[in-house]
Amino acid sequence: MAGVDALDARILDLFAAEPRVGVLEASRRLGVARGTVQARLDRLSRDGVVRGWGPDVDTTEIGYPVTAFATLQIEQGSGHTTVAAALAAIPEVLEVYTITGAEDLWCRIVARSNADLQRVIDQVVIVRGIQRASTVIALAEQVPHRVLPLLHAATRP
Amino acid sequence: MAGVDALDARILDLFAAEPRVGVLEASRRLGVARGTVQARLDRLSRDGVVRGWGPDVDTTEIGYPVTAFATLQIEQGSGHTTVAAALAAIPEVLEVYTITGAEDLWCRIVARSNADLQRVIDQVVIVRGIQRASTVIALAEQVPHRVLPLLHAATRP
DNA sequence: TTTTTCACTGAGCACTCTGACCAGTATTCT
DNA sequence: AGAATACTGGTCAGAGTGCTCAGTGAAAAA
Repeated sequence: MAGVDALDARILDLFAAEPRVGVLEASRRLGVARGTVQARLDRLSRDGVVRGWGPDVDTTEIGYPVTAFATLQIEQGSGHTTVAAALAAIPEVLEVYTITGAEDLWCRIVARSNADLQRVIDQVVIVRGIQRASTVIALAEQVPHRVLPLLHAATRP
Repeated sequence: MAGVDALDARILDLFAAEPRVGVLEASRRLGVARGTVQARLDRLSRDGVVRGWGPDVDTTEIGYPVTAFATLQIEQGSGHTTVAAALAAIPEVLEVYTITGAEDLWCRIVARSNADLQRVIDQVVIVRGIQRASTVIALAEQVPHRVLPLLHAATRP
């Protein structure tokens, strides 16, 4: 596990808020040398703390305003991995985890509409090895996905 | 709702894979003029298709290897928004949605360990208005969060 | 305590990219 | 047919990047 300090957190805050700033401008704003920011960013990427800088695409804006969470039970004997691989082939499936509890898999899916959600769920349940699916629809995003507050909490003094 | 075409998808693919490429290099790789890439990126940001270019921070690497999903029931009369605001104050709560079904809220939480998860859950259930919490632990990330396959599917010809 | 190691600073360098233009052309919409 | 839009390929000055270096301070190892 790699540690992060307050400066790392401030650097990531800044780049999250204004991705276009550039290393030089960032160093000015943070009051440190350019090489420091550069070295920190390199280290954060190398250590895997930062997985990437990909664009955050809003699924609503590309025509998929409906989000739903599905929990799946799979047949004993069917491997989790096999089922998950089949789910990965469905583009509307954005995320899959194996979980504890009565259900085996959890996944996040999106759809063009509630009616379209039925089509997506059909695609999911048709996967070999899936026994039962239970779906709830996300009505409103109360707290959008975020990591930065945690990052500050993780900062060790 | 904004439309995206195949070129938009290819641009975002490229920037997701290699965030450091820059507009000029991207235009070379994609075989289009620089101004085109620039204009597309501007439009995607302006239309809200791309919410940001923030760093994807790996929670495991900053000391929070345990992910869990909690569904909450809240008391009748307690507003969803009030409860969600209180949850937002807990840094380990990464995401909150209101949902259909027997439960009212869904949230993603992380913790330093299974023992630490108890601490986080305690922080959650102590929130005024929460009646009951049900938690499952994510064992393995079968399909990591992704949007790009969907983006290609959303491309209209 | 002394030595070593490491991160940060501030500076300099050649090189490249950016953002902003422009006119000309192709495509689509009205 | 005319208008609006998007793309091309070009220029320009200014700014940022990647890289290197020597010097400083602080913390860890000897």
